[in-house]
Amino acid sequence: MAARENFSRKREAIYGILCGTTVHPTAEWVYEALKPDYPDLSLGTVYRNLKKFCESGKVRSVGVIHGQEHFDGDTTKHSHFVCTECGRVLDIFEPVVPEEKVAEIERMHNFRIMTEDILFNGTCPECQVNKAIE
Amino acid sequence: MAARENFSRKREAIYGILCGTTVHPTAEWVYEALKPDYPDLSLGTVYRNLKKFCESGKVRSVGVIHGQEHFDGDTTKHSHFVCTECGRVLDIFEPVVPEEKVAEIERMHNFRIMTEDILFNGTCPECQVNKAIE
DNA sequence: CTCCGTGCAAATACTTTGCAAAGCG
DNA sequence: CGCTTTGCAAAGTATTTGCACGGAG
Repeated sequence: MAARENFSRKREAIYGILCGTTVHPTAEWVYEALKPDYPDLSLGTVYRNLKKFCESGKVRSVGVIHGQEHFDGDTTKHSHFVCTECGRVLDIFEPVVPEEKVAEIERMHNFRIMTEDILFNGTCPECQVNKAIE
Repeated sequence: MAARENFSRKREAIYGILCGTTVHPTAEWVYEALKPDYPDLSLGTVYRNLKKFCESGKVRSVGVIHGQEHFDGDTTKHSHFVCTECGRVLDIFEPVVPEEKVAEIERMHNFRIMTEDILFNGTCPECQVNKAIE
C-alpha cells in the first residue's frame, strides 16, 4: 500500500461516508464508494467497522432489505420508507408514533422499549411516474 | 413415506402451524415443528411455501431478526416487539400509528404507502426479571 | 399423460472470522 | 515493543434453485 494510511483512516472514511449520504447504504455500497480513494480497502473491514459502529451506537441499522443490511449514519429518531419498486430507502422525519403511545405500550405489556424501527413500504414518487408511463 | 400424504398436505401443515402459533417462527422452526408429523419434509419445501405465502399475502414477514427471517400467519394490522435478550417476538395489537398520520406522510412526500412494519426493541418481562436476579 | 409439489443436494448470497502482516505511539 | 487495525481468503449461515421423481386428475 502507498505509505501510511492505516489506523483509523479507513474507519473514519467509513463513518464519514455514512454520515454524508442519505441513501442508507449496504456494506457493499460503502465498499464500492470508498474503493477509489482506498484501493486496498477490503470488504471485511467495512463489515467489521459497520458492526462496531452499530454496537457503539454511532450508526444505526435500518434493517435487512432484499437480503442486505442497510445502515444509517443519522441516529436521531426518524422513520423510513422503502420503495418496493426500486428498493430505495428514504427518510421520514415527521414523528409517527406518539411518545405517550410508547409509554402506554410499555405499561400495558410490561416491556422495556429501547428503540423503534418504523418502516413504511410502498411506491416512491419516481416509481409512481415510471409505472404510469408504461 | 407412510402412504399418501403428498400434494398440498404439507403446504396446509405449514400454513396451519403459522396460524396456530404466536411465536413468529423462522423457516427452521417450522421445519423442526413439523418433522415429527412429516418425517420426510424438507427444509427447501418450507422455504418455498413460506415465500409463496408471503407473495400471495396469506402470510406476512416480520423481518429479519438475528439473521433469520420471521413469519406471521396473522396478517391483520399489528406491531411487534423484539426482545433483545431472548430474541422473542411478541405481538402488539394496540394501534401505534394513527391512520391520519400515514395519510399525511403520503401527502407530504408523495409516497404511496402499502404496508408498515413497526418493530419495537427492548426487554421483555421475563428477561427483565432474569436480569434483576443476576 | 400432464401438472404440481416435493426431496435432495448443489449453488448462492451475504456476512463473519482466523491469521499473519503492518501501523501507531 | 504492545496494542489495534487490516487484507486476504476460508468458513459460516441462511436461503434459493435445478432436477428427477411421485401423486392427483
